[in-house]
Amino acid sequence: MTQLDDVHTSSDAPKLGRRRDPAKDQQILDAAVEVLAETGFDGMTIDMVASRAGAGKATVYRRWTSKNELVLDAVACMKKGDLDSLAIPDTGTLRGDLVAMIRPPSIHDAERKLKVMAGLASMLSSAPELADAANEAIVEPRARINRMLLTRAIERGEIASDTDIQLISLISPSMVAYRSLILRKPVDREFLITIIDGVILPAVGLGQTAPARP
Amino acid sequence: MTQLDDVHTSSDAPKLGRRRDPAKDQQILDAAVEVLAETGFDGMTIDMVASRAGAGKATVYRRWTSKNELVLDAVACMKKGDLDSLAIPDTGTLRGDLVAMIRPPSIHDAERKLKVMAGLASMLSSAPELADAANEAIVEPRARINRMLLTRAIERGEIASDTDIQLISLISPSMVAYRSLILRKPVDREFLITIIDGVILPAVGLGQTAPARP
DNA sequence: CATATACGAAACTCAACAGTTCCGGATAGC
DNA sequence: GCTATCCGGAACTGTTGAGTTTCGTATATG
Repeated sequence: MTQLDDVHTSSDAPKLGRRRDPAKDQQILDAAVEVLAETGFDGMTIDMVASRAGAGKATVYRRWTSKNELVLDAVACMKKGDLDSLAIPDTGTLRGDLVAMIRPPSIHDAERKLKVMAGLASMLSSAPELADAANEAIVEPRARINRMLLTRAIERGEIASDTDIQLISLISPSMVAYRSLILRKPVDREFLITIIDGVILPAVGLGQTAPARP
Repeated sequence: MTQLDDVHTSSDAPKLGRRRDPAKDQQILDAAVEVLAETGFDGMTIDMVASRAGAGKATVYRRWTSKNELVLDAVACMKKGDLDSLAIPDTGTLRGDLVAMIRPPSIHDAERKLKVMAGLASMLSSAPELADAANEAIVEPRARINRMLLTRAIERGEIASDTDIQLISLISPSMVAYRSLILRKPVDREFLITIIDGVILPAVGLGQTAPARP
């Protein structure tokens, strides 16, 4: 947590007038994420964020000590409103689960996160805190779901118990990120299905059995 | 080509004195690539590049009109000194070829290119010229080799002729880039072998036959 | 040796941006 | 209504870096 409590603590406040609007915090963080995705860390200015949030620059600095702290909180805040809210499907087969994870909100969410990641890429090596926050908010949630689906497939005896879950769970994040960030091609349903059937399932030994399309 | 010819063309030159040193061009471009890999596009200053090349800022601007043009040429120049010089192995099997491509100069080259790519990532969406140059110099050479190895494997009947070469050739670049740029873990020989045996070979139908190690 | 040119270094201009301060207006508690 | 506090806006400071100019020096050509 990097937010300011301002100068006063609750103990010494005498009479009190207008209180700080907590909703504004979230508007500013959301605006920061937007700008971060559009322009990257270096292109982002506090004025952009403030005006997009309908706030003044001073209001931003009343709540965060620096641009770095704001970005850190903004990235961490992407963790919420996450895939956690979307229930993870259980269709009975690994392929069914993987395909069921392809949904418009999920895809859109992933694309925006990748844009933010691209905007932070050059800083990751020099700012470990930021790198950790980005990993926790952007990378890890998706990988965790994949690991869960694979573990479940092992438990139901669908795939071998010595499957390299760490490796397999990174196939789709890697190929999606590469296609989006570096090749700058759209990540659509067709591409994701191609990865599932052409790479992931063969890698876990489910390749030869061409599955029926749902 | 974005370099300057300076003001004069060869036709109107009268007497001529000291001539511009062509070797300096390359020193500046090399320095630019170094700084780009270390600090990214936004962190890179012309003074850094100049002093690392043992040159003055004015010398840089005598040869390139702007920072953008310099970076564009520096990225394009990475294409040379490339894998092209390394002969592409032909070991008789796809796995042998893929493993033979894992070599210190190749790995080191790839890591530096990925650092440059990370430093450019935030610009790619807003600077199409730069994105194209980066693709041509960093992404495409590696993918081209993979496509060649796969095509050869089809020709010798080792893998199916309807193999999705485009998709398979992107597996290792994607997973290497993700591991290096986003996870920031080392890309060592062990990891590359794991990708080959755990993902690529299964995807082309060579999974079950555990190959003898050379 | 004379001239034209390139060189590195340093001083310069100019614009953008991080961060601060001040202001008049709004609003919650008393 | 009084007061403490927050608000958005705008003016301000200080720094950084792109791009330019100047200058004393080095070196090819003739």
